[in-house]
Amino acid sequence: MKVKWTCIKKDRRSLARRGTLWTSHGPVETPVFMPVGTQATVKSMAPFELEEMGARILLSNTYHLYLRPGAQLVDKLGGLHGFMKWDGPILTDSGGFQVFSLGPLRKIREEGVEFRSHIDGSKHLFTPESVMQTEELLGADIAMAFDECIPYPATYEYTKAATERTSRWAARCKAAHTREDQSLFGIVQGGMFADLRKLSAQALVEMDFPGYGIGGLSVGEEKPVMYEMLEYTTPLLPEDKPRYLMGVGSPDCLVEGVLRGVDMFDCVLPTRIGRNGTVFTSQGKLVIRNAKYKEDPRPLDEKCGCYACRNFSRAYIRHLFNTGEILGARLASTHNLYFLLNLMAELRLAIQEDRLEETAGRLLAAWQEEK
RNA sequence: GGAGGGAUUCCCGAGUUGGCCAAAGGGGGCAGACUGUAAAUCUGCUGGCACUGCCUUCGAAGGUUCGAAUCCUUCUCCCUCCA
Repeated sequence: MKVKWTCIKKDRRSLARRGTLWTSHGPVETPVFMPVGTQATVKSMAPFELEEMGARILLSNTYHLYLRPGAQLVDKLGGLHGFMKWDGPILTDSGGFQVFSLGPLRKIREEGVEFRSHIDGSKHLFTPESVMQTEELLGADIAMAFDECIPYPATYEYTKAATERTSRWAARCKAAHTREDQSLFGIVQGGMFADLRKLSAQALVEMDFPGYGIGGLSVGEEKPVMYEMLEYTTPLLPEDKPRYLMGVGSPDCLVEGVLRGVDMFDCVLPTRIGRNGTVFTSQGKLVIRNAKYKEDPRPLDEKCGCYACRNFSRAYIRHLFNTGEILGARLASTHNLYFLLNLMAELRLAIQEDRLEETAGRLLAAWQEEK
């Protein structure tokens, strides 16, 4: 079946909405945060741990899985669900972000994008059609259209050309996509130009996708710019379709995104900074490697109920990082994921109970002065 | 007892035709970054200070020299080989 999003409640004072995303692998309460498992694994986390911490839907990546182990193999071993043993819903990104992040390793043409593998330098051509084929083999519940994540800063001319190309690619993706049990989301681009965002949104809405990604944000622009683009873009999208802000996941951005009508988020931040020794807390960021935690018996966050916080001291986790022990990365990732998942749960409840403003304000307070 | 080699900044370890050496590099330590993952990664700092300069430092003491981690003398300690 195609995914379907139903609204439970709309916030009166903001664009925020509480809803449910129905998928053939179960319902997902929104707004939701999706942990990122680029290579069919959320780095260092086992599926049962993700489930236990409250993760409901995961993201994986077409480009990376295409290179290794190959989509045919994943398909043969039961698709992504069977391969990585995750029974909940999965979303695959198209490789559009790699068009951006792989920079010099790729050439963009109208036909598609020529990549040089970051692994062995071999050449590969990604077209909207080939990406659809790959994503269908991977078999996620939601497949993202092949787009170009535009770098920042970019000129108006470049942004316009790239955005229009992404729209043409979206149409090609839609035409090429055949799998009935998978939903294809289009992706709004437009850089930091309001009129281009509008052009992009209109073009995509016309194609009628079951959901829409908002891409090309959080690529280096100031946060107020991103928020401005966001609150301009979401009202241009259909009320009854889910909106997915791609690649965003710092606690403050999640709150601001929800307030602007975003239903889905994904981000590598919790797992990446976790592996690198930084954790989110109700008081802001905390770099657990720092000397001041050497003898600290407290948990990472005294208000947190995650496995790491229920069982271990800052002193111990710092020790794990300082000795390079893998468990440190695992505990910090566990905590950070739980923290964001819990944050989203709080926001969902707040929308439902009509007190989003207060909750958002409280959650934001810890992060305001951070950046 | 005899012959030889060596002691360098927190650690290991370059540097000994005297100036370009507060002294390579690595480790450790300290701090920072990270937002659809080329990331268990990357960056900066790591003698002191009133810091575009000055002061103290290369086992210890003394000496040569305009100038010494680098040359000379004595001493202390370590290692190897022969007895």
